[in-house]
Amino acid sequence: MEGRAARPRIADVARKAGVSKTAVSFAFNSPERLSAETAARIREVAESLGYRPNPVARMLTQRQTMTLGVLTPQALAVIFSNPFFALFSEGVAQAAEELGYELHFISPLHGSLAMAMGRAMVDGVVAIGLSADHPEVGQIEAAGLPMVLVDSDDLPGHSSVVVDDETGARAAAEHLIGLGHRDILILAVEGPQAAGIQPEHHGVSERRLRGYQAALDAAGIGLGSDHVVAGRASLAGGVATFERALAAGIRPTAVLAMSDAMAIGAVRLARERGLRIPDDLSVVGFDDVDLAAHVDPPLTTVHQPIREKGAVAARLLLARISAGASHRPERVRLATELVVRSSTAPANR
Amino acid sequence: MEGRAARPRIADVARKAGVSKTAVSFAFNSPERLSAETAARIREVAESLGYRPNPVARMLTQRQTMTLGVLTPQALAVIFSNPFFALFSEGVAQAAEELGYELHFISPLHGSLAMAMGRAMVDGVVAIGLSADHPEVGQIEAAGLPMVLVDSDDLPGHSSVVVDDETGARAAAEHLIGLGHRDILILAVEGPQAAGIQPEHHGVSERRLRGYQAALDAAGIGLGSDHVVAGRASLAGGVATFERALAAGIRPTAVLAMSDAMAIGAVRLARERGLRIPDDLSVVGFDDVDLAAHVDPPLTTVHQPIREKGAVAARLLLARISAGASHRPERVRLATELVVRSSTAPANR
DNA sequence: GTGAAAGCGCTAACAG
DNA sequence: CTGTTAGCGCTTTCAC
Repeated sequence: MEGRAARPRIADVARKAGVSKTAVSFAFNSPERLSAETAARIREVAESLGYRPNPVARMLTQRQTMTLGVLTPQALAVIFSNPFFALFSEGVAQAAEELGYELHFISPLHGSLAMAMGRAMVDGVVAIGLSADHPEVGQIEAAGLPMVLVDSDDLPGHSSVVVDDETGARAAAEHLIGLGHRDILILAVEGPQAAGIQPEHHGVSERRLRGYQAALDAAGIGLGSDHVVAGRASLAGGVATFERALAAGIRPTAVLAMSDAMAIGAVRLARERGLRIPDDLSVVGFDDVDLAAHVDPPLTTVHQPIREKGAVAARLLLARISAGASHRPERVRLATELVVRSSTAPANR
Repeated sequence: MEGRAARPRIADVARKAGVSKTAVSFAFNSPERLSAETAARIREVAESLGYRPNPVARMLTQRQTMTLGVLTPQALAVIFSNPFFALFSEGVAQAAEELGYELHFISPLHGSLAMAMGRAMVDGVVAIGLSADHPEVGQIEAAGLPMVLVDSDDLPGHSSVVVDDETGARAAAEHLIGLGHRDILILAVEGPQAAGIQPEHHGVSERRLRGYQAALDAAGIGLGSDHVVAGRASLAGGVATFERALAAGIRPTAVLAMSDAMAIGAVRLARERGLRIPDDLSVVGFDDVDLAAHVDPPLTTVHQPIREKGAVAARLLLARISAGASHRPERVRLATELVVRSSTAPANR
């Protein structure tokens, strides 16, 4: 509730320095409007009092917070443990820093994203993992807060950045098909309603699935509905999901996972079951998280420029913030690319 | 600098609903003071206008921001790419979330931590990686902001949390000595002046070095000054630093690294040079980051409860914030523990 | 149950 | 170059 030692206010400094509040304000914000010595004296007094302008009061009058919001349906703690988010945030942070903006993560507070959003003191928001029809998106829009959507469908009036999921997924499937695989299992990511760890992959999942399908169709390979299983986009999720498929009697020669974490989980489980990777089972991931190159065996995966995605989103938002409502929304689409490493090999049956 | 569509203010809602501003405020904050129907109507009008109480104005009157600051001398982008920080932040986030607090990262703005600190709207600060005599620490103290120091020396009047670095380091060295190693190279972390990637390890480095030394001394093993080389606490830093030692003609049978990242770098370089791990060279890390267990070979390292460190720091801060100045500072010391995996083996010479 | 009025601490015209 | 004077948008006693 309370507790802070009474902080000196601008009036205290003014009194002790024998000047007006304005003078003190100038000493901090426009020193050139004061004589050098007056300014210096004021700052000294301020320092001796331990005065620092109250940032909240200051932004109230300036009407800008100099901070960007990163909106996600994830718990805060997840953001740091999930490599995808960490990388994305790194990109956002980098762009924000360049322009002197700070970052504020907006995630569900007491379970409510709307509540967190209401509290957030930000000049704009980068929303990731929210579909365009998510209620919070409407809330932000109604409030007139600048926003850019990442990995969502387009929303008129707002910039967005997406990645070419479909093409990447298609390349992954084609790679496997080219290696002679015909019995392929797809490890999909759960939609948001299932409280998956990465609900942002909702629309993303569909796009990736479409890519896989396209390649399979083109090769005349049918995909039984039991060959698409969904689970959490985590290592544990990969283990559990693959296990479910195995338990159902599926014995694919290759796995197409929608996230690297799931792919790594599948590799782990496969080995526990005595399968050799890639000899007995080929595995392809998605995202190309840092770890992907360092696991054993190095993972074949679809690279998406996660960090850049964050940076681009932040720049778009910053542009919108400083240009005002006149800013024309842009839709940026970033490319994906298949990276072939050592977790895939020709089918052996 | 402007751009937001004019946001509706409380007065607009009041006018349209035909009530006073107070009523609108009550509708949001103390609905029980209004008739149910009035409250409902007001909220409806508010919603139709897209009104959301200005959070800045609100905290100005309430004099609390409900957000915690995490102060570090690192660039924001580093926080997400550095597993140590990510883990620490995860801990802080978890504790903050429990009490409905948000997190705000305070890192150098335009190169100035002091400036960033001045802008920050927070109720208190968790400072990590700042020595107690760091200027910003004085600034925070003077401003009367609650603060808890992590990995620093004690500062009267403030809670702190540290880890038992010395004991952990000593255990690591003893492990190696027990395996018959007598020619040990220490990969230290650079102090802050050297702009290392983890300046927070400054005092930490000294403590760890003391631990290593103690074990060596006890075993009667001398440590040439050329057997302690410092570098950045990153994989690349590990490679570079170990390379320097090798170039200087050092040929240890074991390496004691002050961070897992450095240890992994050393492993990588050693292999490139044709050394087998652990047969030809034993390597011990420090921190026990998630990755440590998953690299090849799994890394023997000193575990420190990083996540818990963050959580404890946040709880201490939260306690201080709500108890006020009467709160008695606590010093928490967390244990470290040697985790033996597969990167160490008996010396073969 | 509802409203008037006084701030919260600071900034920024506008005079002098 | 310095001071006076209004607010910024909201909360919150204190009357009605």
